[in-house]
Amino acid sequence: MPKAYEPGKAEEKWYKYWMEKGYFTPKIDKKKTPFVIIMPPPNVTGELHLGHALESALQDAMIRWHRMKGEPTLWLPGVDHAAIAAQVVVERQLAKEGLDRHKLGREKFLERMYQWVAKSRHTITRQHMRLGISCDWTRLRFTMDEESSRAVRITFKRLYDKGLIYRGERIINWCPRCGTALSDLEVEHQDVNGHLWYVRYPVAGEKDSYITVATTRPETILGDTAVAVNPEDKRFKGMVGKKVILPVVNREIPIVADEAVSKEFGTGAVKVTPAHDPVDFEVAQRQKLPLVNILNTDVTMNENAGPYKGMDRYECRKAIIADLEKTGQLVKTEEYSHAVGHCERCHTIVEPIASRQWFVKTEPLAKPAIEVVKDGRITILPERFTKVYLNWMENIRDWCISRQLWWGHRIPIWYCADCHELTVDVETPTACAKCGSKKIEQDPDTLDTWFSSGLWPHSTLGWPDNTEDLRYFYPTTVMNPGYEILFFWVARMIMLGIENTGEIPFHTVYLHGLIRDEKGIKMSKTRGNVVDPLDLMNEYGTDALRFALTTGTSPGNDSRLSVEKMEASRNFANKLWNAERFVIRSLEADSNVTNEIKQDTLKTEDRWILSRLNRTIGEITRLLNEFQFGEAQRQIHDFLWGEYCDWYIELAKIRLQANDTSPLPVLVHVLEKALRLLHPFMPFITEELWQHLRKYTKQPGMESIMIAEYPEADESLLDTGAEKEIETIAEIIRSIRNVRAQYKVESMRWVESKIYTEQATIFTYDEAIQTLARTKPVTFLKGEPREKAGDNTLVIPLTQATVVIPMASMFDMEAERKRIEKDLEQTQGEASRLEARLKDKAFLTKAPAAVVEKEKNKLYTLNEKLEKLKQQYSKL
RNA sequence: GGGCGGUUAGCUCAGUUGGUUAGAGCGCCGCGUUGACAUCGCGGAGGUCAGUGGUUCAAGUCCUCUACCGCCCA
Repeated sequence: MPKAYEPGKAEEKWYKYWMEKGYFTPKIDKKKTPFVIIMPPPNVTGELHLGHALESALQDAMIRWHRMKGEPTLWLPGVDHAAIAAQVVVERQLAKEGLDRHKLGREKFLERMYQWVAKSRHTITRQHMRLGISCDWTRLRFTMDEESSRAVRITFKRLYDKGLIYRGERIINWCPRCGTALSDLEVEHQDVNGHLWYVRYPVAGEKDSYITVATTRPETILGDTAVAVNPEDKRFKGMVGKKVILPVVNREIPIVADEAVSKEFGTGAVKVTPAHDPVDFEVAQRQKLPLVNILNTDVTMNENAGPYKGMDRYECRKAIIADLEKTGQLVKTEEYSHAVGHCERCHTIVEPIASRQWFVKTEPLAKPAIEVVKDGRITILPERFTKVYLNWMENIRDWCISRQLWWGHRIPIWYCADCHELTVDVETPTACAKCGSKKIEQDPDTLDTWFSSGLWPHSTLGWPDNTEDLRYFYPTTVMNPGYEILFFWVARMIMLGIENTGEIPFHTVYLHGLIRDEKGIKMSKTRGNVVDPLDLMNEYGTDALRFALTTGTSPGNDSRLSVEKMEASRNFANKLWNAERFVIRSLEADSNVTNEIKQDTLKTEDRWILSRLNRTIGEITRLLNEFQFGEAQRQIHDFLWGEYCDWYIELAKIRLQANDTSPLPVLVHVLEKALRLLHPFMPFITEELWQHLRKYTKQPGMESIMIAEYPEADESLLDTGAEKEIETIAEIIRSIRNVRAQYKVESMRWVESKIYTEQATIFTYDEAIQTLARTKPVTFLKGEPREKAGDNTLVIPLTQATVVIPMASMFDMEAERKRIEKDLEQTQGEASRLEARLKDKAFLTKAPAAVVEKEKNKLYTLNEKLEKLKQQYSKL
């Protein structure tokens, strides 16, 4: 074996081997309950990022663990068509060619999309494979493949027929850059420093009578259809019912009273722009006010904007302010910070616009989705997210599902040019369902991507067909997305899963956090702080990356990734490698070793490590069952490094050097089991080491660690007595090492020690204590020490023993005394010279301040050293 | 405005039914290279667990209030 672990080769070799063996594809066994995870499908546009790596590491750990437990285990991978993101990519390509989608036409454009997708959808799959993940690639699905599309259309029709999908004029969020409507969830609110403009509207027919309103978007004055005040507001008593004249366009609009108006905001009177504000829209509904839309879809002003027609929204804002100033209607301007909606994808400021769109009526779907979480049929982990989920669900708003995009599932609705009725169908109709006219045309819009992802757990398993997969693997076991898509995705999967199948889509939602950079900042391309997982895998190894991402973190919390963490994980892999190198080298002394252990020949340290191993296995099992993977890995790490390597191997060496091969079966047994314990988290190195080990031991059985049995704790091997004994020995050794370091004993020097203890079994460890603490001669005595501290003797009380060390054995007392005397003399001399200089007025006045300061510090250090030397001297 | 989370060693974080002396990695200091590993070993320093009040035999852990930081929703 080479001196250090080389990840690259092992990774390629074993992944190929696993794939060839078909381990990733489960065998359906009706007698067993399967373990199923549907992978959150990465975007087809995507390159693998650390979020995928984290998610994959967690899911693969769960999957490998359950597979090793002998359960039929399905992990189904997929790719999402990512409507806006993907369309943007291809549109950019077109732009380079001087084209756009409209010039190309829908059909040709979609051809280009599919061409691009055919290439790019494999990128992320290949990258995913580098992570060593054991998902069933034979079941790989795409949200735009035929089966998924059929599921989408059937779902749409069913919801439509039930009256849960409707078309309506509502305020939607319009992204002018993407040219589409967005759902509320796709809008990010950010605080923006803007202004609050106070504008005076003259009351119609009354001279010198005004009402002043405050607005952050003065251009929307053009779309005002009323001024509203709170009905309780005494300041405006008598105003309600009157009319005001809208500035600039000189339209008469009423003053109305509505409870939605806050008395505190601005002047207490607000302008009502129902076509461009969600709250105003509702006011208008209640007050029966008309809607005036002032914007084109490219957010330039339309014909309703009168003289401003054709201007961009912000140009218009400037122009209006200037005009209001001229007419004296701008009363004042205040600095004002307020939340403004931005497109989640492109960060352009979205514009609320009243528009006709398709919506899903969510309340009836939310009801059962609330129930299943409340009654515990679905568990959300970490638990705190349950409240977040319920809070959102209980206040859910209708879901705008139509998008003015071409890439996506086209809405399966056809409009008849003759009877103006519409036809909704799963299969593409050739004639109007109502009048039979052939003059029908499909709705140009597509569906929100999340509409198809919402069906993912059942559509991937074959729904709407009653397939064997659907019967056996549904409901699935665990869903493991990031918490940021709890509403976007998880909530919708629960609603649509129950709606379509009558069953929950999964039993447990296990949410993970975000991977941030080493400063704790969210990674993003624009910030340029993105770390490419492929680079990390190349540099440190895949196992190291997986281990670094998931160890010592707690569920649902964000974590940071740093070079230091990567190094620590790589070092752990290398440590294991070398531990096995030692074990295998030792095996060469005895060619007949198995990992079978014979209880009756075991020494205490053997029983100790076996006890610790089984205690660890028990702990790990508990932690895995509670989804505490971070803590589980930490414990395996600590066991292997801190107990197996640091103590058991060191103790075993003593026997091996005396040609006693009895520790070999234990060395092998513990290592082999620990490798299996670790395998779900570091699949490659554990396979590599496990296969190596197999060659040297005579054990029959499995051909790969990934299908070997996951260790179960053997309580009969727990041995409190052995644990206590080895703990005492370790304590003795540590105390002597401690003293040696404290007194700077030369490393090769043997010190003498006496060990007082009531535990007679400790006496048999003279060899170990001698070697590991470098102490000789060592005498074991019963009872309490006769020596007292001082007397040139150190007395170290421990919990189960007392260690006594004569100072004289630690160094040559006479030589040490002389050495210190000489040092004292030199140091004293130097200090005196310095003191003299620092009293010299010439020096103090003429030398640069920095030099004086330096000399002062030097003297301080010297005095400290003197103090220490004197103390040491007095002890001798 | 409503809700959630965080505040533990110099740094990054664990600490899940409250239970000895609060842990890890990294960093720092000292020593160490003759057969597992310098991607290492041995030892060490470093903490009023944000503050406040309470419950308890016992609080980093449970409850109250406060401060600061972050996130989500409106």
